[in-house]
Amino acid sequence: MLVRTHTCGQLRESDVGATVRLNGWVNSYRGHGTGLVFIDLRDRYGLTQLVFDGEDLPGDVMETADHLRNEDVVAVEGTVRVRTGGENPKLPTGKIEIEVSRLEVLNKTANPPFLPDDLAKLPNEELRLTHRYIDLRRPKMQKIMQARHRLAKVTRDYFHENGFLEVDTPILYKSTPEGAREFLVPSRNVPGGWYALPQSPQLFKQILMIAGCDRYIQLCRCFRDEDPRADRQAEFTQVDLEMSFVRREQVMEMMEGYIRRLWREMAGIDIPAMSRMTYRDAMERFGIDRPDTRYGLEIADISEIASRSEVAFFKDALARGAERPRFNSKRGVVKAIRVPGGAEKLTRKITDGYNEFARSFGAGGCAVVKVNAQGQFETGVAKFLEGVRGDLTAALGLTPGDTVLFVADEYAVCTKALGELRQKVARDMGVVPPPGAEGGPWNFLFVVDFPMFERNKETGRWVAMHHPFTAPRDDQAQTFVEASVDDEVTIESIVSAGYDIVLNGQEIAGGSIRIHDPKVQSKVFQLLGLTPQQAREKFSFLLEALSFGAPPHGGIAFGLDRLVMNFVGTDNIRDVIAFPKTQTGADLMTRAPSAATDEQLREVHVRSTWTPPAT
RNA sequence: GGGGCGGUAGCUCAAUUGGUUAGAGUACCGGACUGUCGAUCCGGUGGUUGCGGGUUCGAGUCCCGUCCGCCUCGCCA
Repeated sequence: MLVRTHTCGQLRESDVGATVRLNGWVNSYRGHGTGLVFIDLRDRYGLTQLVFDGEDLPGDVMETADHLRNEDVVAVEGTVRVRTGGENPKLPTGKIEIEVSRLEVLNKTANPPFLPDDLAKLPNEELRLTHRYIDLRRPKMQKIMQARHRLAKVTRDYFHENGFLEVDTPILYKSTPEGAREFLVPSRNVPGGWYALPQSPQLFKQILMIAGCDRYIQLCRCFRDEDPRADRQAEFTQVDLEMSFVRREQVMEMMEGYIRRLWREMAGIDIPAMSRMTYRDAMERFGIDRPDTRYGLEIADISEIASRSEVAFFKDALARGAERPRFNSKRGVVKAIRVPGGAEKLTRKITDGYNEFARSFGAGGCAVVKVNAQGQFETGVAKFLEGVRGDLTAALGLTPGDTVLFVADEYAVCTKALGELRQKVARDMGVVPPPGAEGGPWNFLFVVDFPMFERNKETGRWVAMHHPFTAPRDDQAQTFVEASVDDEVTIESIVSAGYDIVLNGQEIAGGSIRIHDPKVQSKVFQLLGLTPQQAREKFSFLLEALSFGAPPHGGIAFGLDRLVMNFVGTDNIRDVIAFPKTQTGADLMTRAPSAATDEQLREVHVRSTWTPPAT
């Protein structure tokens, strides 16, 4: 084989006269029969034009060249020369071409199901995934893989420079079925025993701290057997890290440094100092724990004013859970969003849609009022608000042409519905800036002071909002330890030492200071409804480790895939994963998952209960 | 588990209210062509309309079921 001396993106005018060899894929054929043939040869690095000239080459070579087709793999030898037919300004190699003297066809392709062409309309994703090796040849996909590589490298560089140690943790791991559904792996050596794939290396990294590792980093694969979304895969990658002898300030500083470094090196952007917001503030103003602060449209609590209106369903909502404390999830509230200029842009059809949209989140609906040129309310519930029009106008800062959206319901439902609605309205109003990669703002935010616990909607039991190893905030620890497990109001008020990093309304990282006191850890388990026996059965290794000299520690994990998505400007997580899975967890290329043989199952002591459906 | 959208030539799409032999571009094959650069021109092959039922004189089109993909609610400590 004619082994390459250069890549297809390398040669320039300065190389003119050199004899070179190139290897690559035929990207396009432009032929004039056996007289003259042009080929653009492609590899990961670029395109170079090859010329086959019938006056210099033997007939059989010209014959072969004339039959080259897209995606054939070839090797050529030839001389670099200035293009005699004019340069191609679209290509970095556009001033030169290779006058081919020898041609070797390394692999003649079958007719490909599609071409790796970024200019053409993409075939449907099913086909791209089935023939992923062709899709990945596309320059765009090559760029994405390169970006992902660079991001991993910058990450390792930064944490290396800051004294972090990269340590691998097990993939075959103990099942601790509290959070996400786990993937299970049967043991052959221990009949009836099962491993689980880790949802995250959480406990291992804490134990590494107890082991004196001090600073740990890992780019690790995590597995959660839950239904995927556009930005979620069952198998994904985290930038996982942990630090000893820190309070949350130190972790947050280290993270801000990392983010700054990433954006500098990946996008050439210096990001401003990251702001902070409490969880309560985020929920009150934005209705979500990961607020998109690139636009306003903030949510206002108008419960007091609503109580003086004539709107029946406002009053009904407010009557619910009225005896409960403020911010309690079951207490009725009325909240509103002022949409400046909405009267014109948000048509009746659109606002009717909002009503449906609010319902889909469990709310009774969404009331809509428009402010006319005289400052009067129109449509829907307008006449029932007449008595409080002045107060509402003042409280919300209403001006003519505004639309106001109201939701009345229990706190949790109302907040959720308006939080989601706010984002939908922002898109409809066109106030969401373009993705940051194209010049829009990068709004980073630390969200802090999350509640430690919340009630599970179905079981009514306490569950950890972050995870059961999250410590209470320093000033809350004493209250927490002393609180009775039945003291609902106190338990609900305990704030954790957790922190999320939010970018343009997207959670890109989450972490916390961990519990390093076995007594506090036991208390959390107790509150979560684990008996001491159950806690020991599941987490004895952790409780034991915590009792043998555990340093205060904390950490965080970033979703690596989502970070990459931001830099390459895609909203499809499958684009940034070389071999992703479909919504049913299938790998369309390898056809996984597939059946196991009876022999395989016997060996791991498993019998399947599944039977094929009757046809 | 629920809701929505989609599946027609290798690919991207079209096909009127249910009505003739399901079309176009592209890819592929053959031919012409000595400076193209998304080459051009001429000709040709290519179809179980995802699959299975049903309604009808007649189904790509309507109905039922099912499979696959995407979006989404639930879920994701």
